Amino acid sequence: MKDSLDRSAWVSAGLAALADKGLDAVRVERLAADLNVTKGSFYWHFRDRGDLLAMMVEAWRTSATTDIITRVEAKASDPADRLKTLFATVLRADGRLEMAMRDWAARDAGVGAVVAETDARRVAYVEALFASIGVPAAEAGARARFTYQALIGQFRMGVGAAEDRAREALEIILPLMSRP
Amino acid sequence: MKDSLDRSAWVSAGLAALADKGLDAVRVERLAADLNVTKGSFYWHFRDRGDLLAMMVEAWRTSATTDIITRVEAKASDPADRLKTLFATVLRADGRLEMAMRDWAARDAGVGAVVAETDARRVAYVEALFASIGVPAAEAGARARFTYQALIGQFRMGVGAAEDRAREALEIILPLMSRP
DNA sequence: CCGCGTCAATACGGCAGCGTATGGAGGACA
DNA sequence: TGTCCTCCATACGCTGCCGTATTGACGCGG
Repeated sequence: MKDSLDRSAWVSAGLAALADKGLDAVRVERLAADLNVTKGSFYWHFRDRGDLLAMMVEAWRTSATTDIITRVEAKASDPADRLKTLFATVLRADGRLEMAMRDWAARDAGVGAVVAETDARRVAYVEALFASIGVPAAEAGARARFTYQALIGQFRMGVGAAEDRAREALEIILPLMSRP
Repeated sequence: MKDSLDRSAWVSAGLAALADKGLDAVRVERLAADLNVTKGSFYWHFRDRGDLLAMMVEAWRTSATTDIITRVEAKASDPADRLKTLFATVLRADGRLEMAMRDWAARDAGVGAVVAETDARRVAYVEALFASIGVPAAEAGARARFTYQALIGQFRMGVGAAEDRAREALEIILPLMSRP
């Protein structure tokens, strides 16, 4: 008997499949094969596929709300450095899970609400950073939202090498968005 | 006997299902039901589902490459007005098909190549507009790409009412991105 | 040793969806 | 009328996937 799995192993496997191939690839029997067990194990841990999906959303919510902000805060202390770190981190991240969640959110109102809440927190954080570096109050929100949209949008872009996009965003766009 | 369908009716139905519910919803029997026929008709017109999918990509490529540019060009004549029209048009568009194509592109290299080509043309158009209004050559490309990313990204955003986002982008962001 | 709880394997039946084969309907033309 | 072509309906068999039921394996404690 191998080491036994717990629920979190299944949730991780589900999120990996989601990120890699989309929601349609999150299949009970496929995940079981990925984990080298059979679906008996799955049904011991979960009522049905919907149960797993709900737990996946919750797991994503927990990590997504605080992950990027915590990392940026840990790495830099003044707002300008934090903005730079935020850009650098997002622009070099693998956005597949992020975008798979958004694809899912577009089709499921419950998931949509979770993503909206996450977006609101992140945008508020960016806005506060912009305000801290002297961007006028009348513009900080708009710039934060536009910036956030661009950072999300670049995960689904078919032009430009990722490294080039990161460099130009740091050298050209961030200074532009930061103007007082 | 009802009026007979041709291939394009099937392709349109496929694109509608894709936009509305994602690639997984593009199903032969479901499309047949949507069109009030049975799958016998489908298999007269197409070899298999893959045949339909390929034609859908081609149809999207044809329309996506020229659609937005043609509309903007028809509606406005000077570059500043064209930029404004571009923003206004995209920000008020239903981006579901656009994003469904991107979701698909993320998982299929062939589709990814089509989307990349489309993106390149659109970004080049935006860049040319920026250059025409006096944005420095060293910055026009970066600004065009970032702007394009943000316009794409806003289709998958969970914050802000669409109309508010459009207004603030037109009044605050476009002027900022247009600075010489 | 036995009982219990945790965890997992397997068999089963049902459904969605696919592609193939076959026959039907309608229209145009000789 | 018969033939041909275009288009479509239906039946069929197969596969993937789901959830349920049943049994087995293992570890722990009394």
